[in-house]
Amino acid sequence: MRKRATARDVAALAGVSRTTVSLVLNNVPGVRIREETRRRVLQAARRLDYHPDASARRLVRGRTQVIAFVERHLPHRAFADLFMAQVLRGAHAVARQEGFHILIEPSFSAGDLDGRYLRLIRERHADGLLISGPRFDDAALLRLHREGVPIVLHGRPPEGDLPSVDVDNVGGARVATAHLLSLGHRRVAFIGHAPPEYTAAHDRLEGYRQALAEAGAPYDESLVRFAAFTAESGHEAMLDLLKAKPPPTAVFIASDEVALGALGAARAVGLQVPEDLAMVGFDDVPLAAYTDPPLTSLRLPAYALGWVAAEILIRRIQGEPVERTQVRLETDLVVRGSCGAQARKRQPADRTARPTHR
Amino acid sequence: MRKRATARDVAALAGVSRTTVSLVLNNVPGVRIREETRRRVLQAARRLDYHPDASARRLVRGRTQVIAFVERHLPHRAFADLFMAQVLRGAHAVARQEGFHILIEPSFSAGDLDGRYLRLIRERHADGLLISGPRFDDAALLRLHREGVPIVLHGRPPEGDLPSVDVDNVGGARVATAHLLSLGHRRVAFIGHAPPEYTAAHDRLEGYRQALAEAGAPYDESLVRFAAFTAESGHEAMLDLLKAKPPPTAVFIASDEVALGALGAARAVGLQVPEDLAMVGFDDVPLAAYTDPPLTSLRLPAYALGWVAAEILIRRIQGEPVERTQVRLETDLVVRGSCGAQARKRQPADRTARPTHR
DNA sequence: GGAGGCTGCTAACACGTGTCAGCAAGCCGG
DNA sequence: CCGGCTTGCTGACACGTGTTAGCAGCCTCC
Repeated sequence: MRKRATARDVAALAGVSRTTVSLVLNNVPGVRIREETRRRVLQAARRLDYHPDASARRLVRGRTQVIAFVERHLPHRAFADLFMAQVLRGAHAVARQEGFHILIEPSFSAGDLDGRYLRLIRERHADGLLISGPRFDDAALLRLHREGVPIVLHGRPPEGDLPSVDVDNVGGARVATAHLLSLGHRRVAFIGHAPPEYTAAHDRLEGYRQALAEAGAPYDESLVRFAAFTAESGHEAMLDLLKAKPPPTAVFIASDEVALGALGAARAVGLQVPEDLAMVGFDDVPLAAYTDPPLTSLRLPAYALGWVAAEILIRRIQGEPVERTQVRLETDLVVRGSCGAQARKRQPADRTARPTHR
Repeated sequence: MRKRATARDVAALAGVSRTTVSLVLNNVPGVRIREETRRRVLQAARRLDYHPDASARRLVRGRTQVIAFVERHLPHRAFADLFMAQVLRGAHAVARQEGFHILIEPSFSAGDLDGRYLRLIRERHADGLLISGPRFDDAALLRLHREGVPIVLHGRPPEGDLPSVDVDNVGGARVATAHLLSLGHRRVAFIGHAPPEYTAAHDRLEGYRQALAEAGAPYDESLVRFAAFTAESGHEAMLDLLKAKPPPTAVFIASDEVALGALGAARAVGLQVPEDLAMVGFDDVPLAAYTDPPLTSLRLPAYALGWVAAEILIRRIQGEPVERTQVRLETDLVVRGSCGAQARKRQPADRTARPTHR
């Protein structure tokens, strides 16, 4: 294992100073180097297989060219992983283009949260933080932000003036509900994916109410339930909901995972979907295309969420002005069988639900 | 935004030399420091909120304490993302414990592959590579390995003496097939998840054959098909397979995603699962618990794969001897409805399929 | 009382790069 | 012929840390 070549070695081989090597290889603007010299340096660098040491560069530049992706993991949500992978991929696409790398920092327990990602910044492992996840607290974040550390939140509403990128929960829920109303349903129910204390759940309820209001339909509390993330909780919420007199003919469920349980519950009591009960979900998890009937749902722009968040973050790191720091991205309604808008089809399942990578 | 405190500042405040600060904070063994001095240094460090600069440390230590996770992404496999997230999490758990960070490097096109991860090492962004993915080629990897760069492959067979961690495909397929045979089936078919050129597909076929042999059942080529990763290809393979005379009464399908398509095909021709056709899948994707009937499948030890791979890699980085560098981990058969081993149950779906995090 | 050893600390170098001020040589204009 | 400008390059410093050799001061032992 040969020793690594340094700029000094390249300089010696090319017969120039180390400074010149640096100037040539970095293409420093405003510096004139004779073509002949430039050629010699480049050739020497290639012959020695020279690659500048990232650590030394970081040290002198004061910039790591790294952004940390802090994933605050929520238990019981396997599908969230998939979503996260796409967000990460979107973020990476931008990062790569701008010459940044991504360091990941999963964090499970709330306890060590502060310690870990704080050290990432304090010890200068990264230039900025991309923080993803559903928790609300964390004064430490706000403090960091005030200190001038570039931070972008993802997937939840901002605290104070923290930059953030999220899905338009209100708009998405409104579109979903309006879709059901447009199909002629009058008694459209709502099942939240989480208790209303969660902002996302709250916002989706709000969108549901707006759609009702716009259609001139009354808001009926007896048609509203809240689940707790899981399919089981959706199952129970659905059974409970069906006790309403008269029962709803359609339901908007604020998460596909919860919708799965609800679908099972409907089937269990002998209801046909969408004939007896139309359903629209939220998230468009990959399995939504495979349920029976395939689930109409709202697709989240996961890739774009990562993309936009990384873009804002990198702008901040580079000290460029950022016009909008609080972004809300639109969702797409993916119409499949469960809402009754299309004639019910057989397998193979509609595969359009699969996100494409650019 | 106050300037960062350096070791020099701490030294000044504590009234000692910078060397002493380093000695105290790193707890350098074999060096005696008076208790009083030590206390002063620690106090000064805390007061100034001092955190050593990672870049400077890396530079002088020649070690980055970073491992790069190179994810070679295969298109059309959304579920692979989920798997990857768990592998990553397992790897991170070990890395964290050993004081390492993880840099991710997704790679889509084959073209830039070499360039990207090679630079990670050449420019010393990372100390070692954790490479995941299904491609076979890449002489560059082997060359790196020979140069002494710590590398661990994951999820595919090794080339040469490259360390690798993978699932025991042969053993898993044998268990799955044996399960079907033990239920009394004699005509058990096989659908590969990929063409047999892929080692994983080849190995799973081998396990299938071993199980047949052990049960004294004949190997019949007319009962063997190969799909191409997707549910669609599984759909077609299944339809084709059902033309066999007499048709199989059970089928082992080497991937859940392919099995989804196959399940749809069986349903499309009016077959009842598991009554008319028993099925066992492979991978245990989260949605396997939600199909109708829920899919019996082989659970992959994703978390452990990441864990073990990272452990070997870090050992290598630290120059410690590694006993076994070619590890094969066992799979778990998760019995649900599609194999017919249990009485068919209604919703809610069996949720035991969800992997737990430690 | 001096040699030698121990204790507790420090000066100095090294890691590999970016960059700024500046220097020699050549050219141009008056 | 000489001052000043341009061209093309270099010397030296800085970034913040780890580490080794070594230096005072004190104690111990003969």
